[in-house]
Amino acid sequence: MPRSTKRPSSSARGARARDAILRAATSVFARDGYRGGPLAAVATAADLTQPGLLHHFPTKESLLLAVLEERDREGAALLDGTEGWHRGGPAALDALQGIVDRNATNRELVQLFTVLVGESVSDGHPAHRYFADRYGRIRTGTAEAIRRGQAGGAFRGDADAETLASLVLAVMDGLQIQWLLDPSQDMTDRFALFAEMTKHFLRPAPA
Amino acid sequence: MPRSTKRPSSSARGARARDAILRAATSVFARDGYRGGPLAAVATAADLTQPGLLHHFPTKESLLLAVLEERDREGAALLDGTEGWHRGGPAALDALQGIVDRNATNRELVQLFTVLVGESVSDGHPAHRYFADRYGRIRTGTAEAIRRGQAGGAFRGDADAETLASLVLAVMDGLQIQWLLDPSQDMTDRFALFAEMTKHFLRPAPA
DNA sequence: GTCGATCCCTACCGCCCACTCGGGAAAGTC
DNA sequence: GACTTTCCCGAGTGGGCGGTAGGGATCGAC
Repeated sequence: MPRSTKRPSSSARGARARDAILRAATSVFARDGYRGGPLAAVATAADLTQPGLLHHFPTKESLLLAVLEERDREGAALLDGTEGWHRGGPAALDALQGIVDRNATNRELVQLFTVLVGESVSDGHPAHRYFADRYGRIRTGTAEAIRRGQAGGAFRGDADAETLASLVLAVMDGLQIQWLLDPSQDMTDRFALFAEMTKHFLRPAPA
Repeated sequence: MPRSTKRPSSSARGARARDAILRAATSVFARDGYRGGPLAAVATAADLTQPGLLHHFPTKESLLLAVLEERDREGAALLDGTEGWHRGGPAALDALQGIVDRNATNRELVQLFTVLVGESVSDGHPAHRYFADRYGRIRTGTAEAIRRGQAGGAFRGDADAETLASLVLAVMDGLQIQWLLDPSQDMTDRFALFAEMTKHFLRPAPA
């Protein structure tokens, strides 16, 4: 008697299958979105039949959320692993530059989030809540990194950290869109200029 | 003998129907995207049956492109009508601020473009070429407005106008995403701060 | 009033999709 | 080696989709 929602997969084989499914779903959803990406395509890409897939993820929606949480967790760990992020201020901007540089080498991941966030803007979309929460979280985290810079004296204190944080996120998302549509539009250089502008703007007034 | 692709609709009645269809399609595609928005929903919203709609737009794809061109044409005319845009420099940023302010009162239009550009980053999407071209066009136009400011001496000349232009577009798109996901995230204030940052950064060095 | 073009409908087709059912192979447990 | 649990498949179901076929109403031109 499996306790309703306890262990979705215990055996090693099941874990391997789950992993293959998540990788396949990343690829399919990145290409065709959630609505446009058939479950069967995910299944065959994971060397499974479609009912076989549904054994691990009972609905398409549950698969979507699993993919998002998985890929998101990786990204968050990456930022959290840098030292500059915790220091805040200009160093945090450099840490974000590192994320941008890494994203520039991982088109699939970038496309996944861009495609899905586009769909999820509508109210009824299964990932709407998820993305709304995610942006709130990331924005708050970025604002705090900026405030750490202000508290440490590296940034001048009379700027609204929350507003600046949302600008940083906006630039990252917007550059991704342009890059995806035309890969010659380099994200790295452009974010670097924005970071420079921001540091310049936030330079503390000389005493 | 109608010359293949000459006049798709000549009578006043047909023009009125076409117009209703475009408005309905804007609404449906904004809510559910191109892939997720059924033709039948557009048709009923336009007081038509689905084959009735297909009389005016022979395929769903042709309807999509018609919607995009229509809505885009309006927006372009709006910018072109301002005097600051042609003057370039800081005045052009103010003109863009006007666009942002207007967008903040027209959620459906903003959502239409955000949802569709998300879908269209995939290679096979019917609007892929369209959006790639569109961003190229807009980016070039914005870069030229910046260069006019540099030529007039309002902006310092050693900054890369093309890079700055893509930052401006990125901020607009990114802020729209955050605003759509959470309407309390004001686009107007935030773009204003970015415009201020940009003007600050581009202030010509004192002689 | 006639005639041709435009407009739009009812009925239908073939396809794709997420999900279900029932059963059987495999793997872990004792 | 029996028994349970996990894993996965073949076959099917109901619904939704874009697009087609063919005919009837409407309307402008003359």
